[in-house]
Amino acid sequence: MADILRRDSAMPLHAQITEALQLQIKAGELKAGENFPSERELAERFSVSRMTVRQALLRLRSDGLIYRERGVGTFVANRKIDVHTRNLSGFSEEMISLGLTPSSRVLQLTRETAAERVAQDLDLEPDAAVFHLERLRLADDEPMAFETTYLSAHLCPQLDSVDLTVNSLYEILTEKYNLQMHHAAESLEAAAATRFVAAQLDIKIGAPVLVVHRVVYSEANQPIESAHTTYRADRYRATFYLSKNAL
Amino acid sequence: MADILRRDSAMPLHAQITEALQLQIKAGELKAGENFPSERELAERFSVSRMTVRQALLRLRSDGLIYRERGVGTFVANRKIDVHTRNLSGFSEEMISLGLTPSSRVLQLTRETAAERVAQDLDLEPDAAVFHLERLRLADDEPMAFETTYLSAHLCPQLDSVDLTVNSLYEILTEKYNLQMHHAAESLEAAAATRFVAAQLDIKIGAPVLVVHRVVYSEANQPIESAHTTYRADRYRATFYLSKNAL
DNA sequence: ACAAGCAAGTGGTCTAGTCCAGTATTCAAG
DNA sequence: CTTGAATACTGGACTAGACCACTTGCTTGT
Repeated sequence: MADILRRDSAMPLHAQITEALQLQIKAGELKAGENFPSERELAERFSVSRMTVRQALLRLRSDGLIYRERGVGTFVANRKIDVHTRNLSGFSEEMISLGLTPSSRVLQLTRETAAERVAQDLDLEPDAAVFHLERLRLADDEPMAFETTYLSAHLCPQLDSVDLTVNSLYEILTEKYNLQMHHAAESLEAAAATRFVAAQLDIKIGAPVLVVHRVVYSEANQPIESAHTTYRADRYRATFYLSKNAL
Repeated sequence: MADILRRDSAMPLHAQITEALQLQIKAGELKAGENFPSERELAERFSVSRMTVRQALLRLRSDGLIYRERGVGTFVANRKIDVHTRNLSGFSEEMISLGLTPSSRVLQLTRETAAERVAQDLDLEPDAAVFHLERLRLADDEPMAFETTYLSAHLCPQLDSVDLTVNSLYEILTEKYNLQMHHAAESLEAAAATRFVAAQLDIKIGAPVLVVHRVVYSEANQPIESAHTTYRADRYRATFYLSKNAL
């Protein structure tokens, strides 16, 4: 066990400890049976104060990797669940993590004034300029979803000059416009495919589809994106991980 | 502002501070504009150490009520989202929070041996005993969902003698069997109503429905419940709050 | 008028302890 | 053999400080 923490690193000690323990758990060095060291033992082993290892352990707990019992100890949780959608990824990232190859067909990318619903989602004046992006999302070259996205034009100028077939929209927003996704509100409902959507997704009119409406926010709670995605019900299932009250 | 913390209370100080600040935010005493006190100021005001108010503030942040910027300060987030499904509530709690009156019609409650899928979900031997519960869930006396629930029989003996039309299943599990829900994995998909479900929900065959499969776990990651809920698409929408990396 | 630099304030990190409330184990008394 | 008390652990809560990186706004010298 390499106990060496880099005290001069940009990464804080508690994050380094979190990472080290994560690795050991994933490598099976710390298994579901009890061999997990106590807070005091870890503090000594890493030569840090107990509060610091505590911070790391609380993080691991809220990530669902361990659980703790007062008076007893800390244990590795034997999760089977994919820690998946809870990480707020976009379509591309999600498909990749499922082992599929994502691609997009851009059907429309125009600059227009925001409709009422969009202005409300993005917290804009009623007639503010937005980009209106319509894409057919494919996985392994099969149509998977039809997506309509609205983005505030003043947050990402010249978005229309970017090749969205290759790059993930979220990558572009992060790297080019320094817009960091922080949290999102999603609502999901079942619906019957309209004629237009059915044609796009190559399914029958009236076939069930999963409609996801998502608004993505920055840390300062500024709305970045409002998206409306219609998935083929036979190819897509949304999965979530819910937790009660982890600190 | 009542700064009085009960130091002899069972509730820890940081939780009391969290609660106090929550109330002030909801009451509008702390608004989205900047008047939020700094950590040091709060520490002095509550007569606690800075680490203690910090714990409260981190909790408020991970709940999405505030956001923080290093070198700048702490701000009230102007959420519009219902802090809702992220709290892992059951059908009853969810309906109540939507202002509807939940009720149930128990269609079946039997003790049987676990099918393969159920045994897998609940981490049981193939032929272990389970309770099989089928309920029609109503909101304001209108059919909303059809739910099939499986529970491991050895975790909640004599479940068949409980009146499930009145009490929430989760309340019973918590109070009677000391089973604390801690986290859950959910998957959602759209489907077309089968004849049986259509009859139960009073909709047409083939109408879109939202099918939610949920496995609920205790803190020690022991599976407690496996549920399969079919919602009327025209009356129900699932909402989620996703966050990236709040500590 | 402007830019550079300084100081004050903020959240983030960390320390080295203390005390408490649970939980196991051990061991002795009944 | 059982019960009960002591003990030695665990995680949870809390303190009173420290230093750092970062932002902002004020001041001062050109």
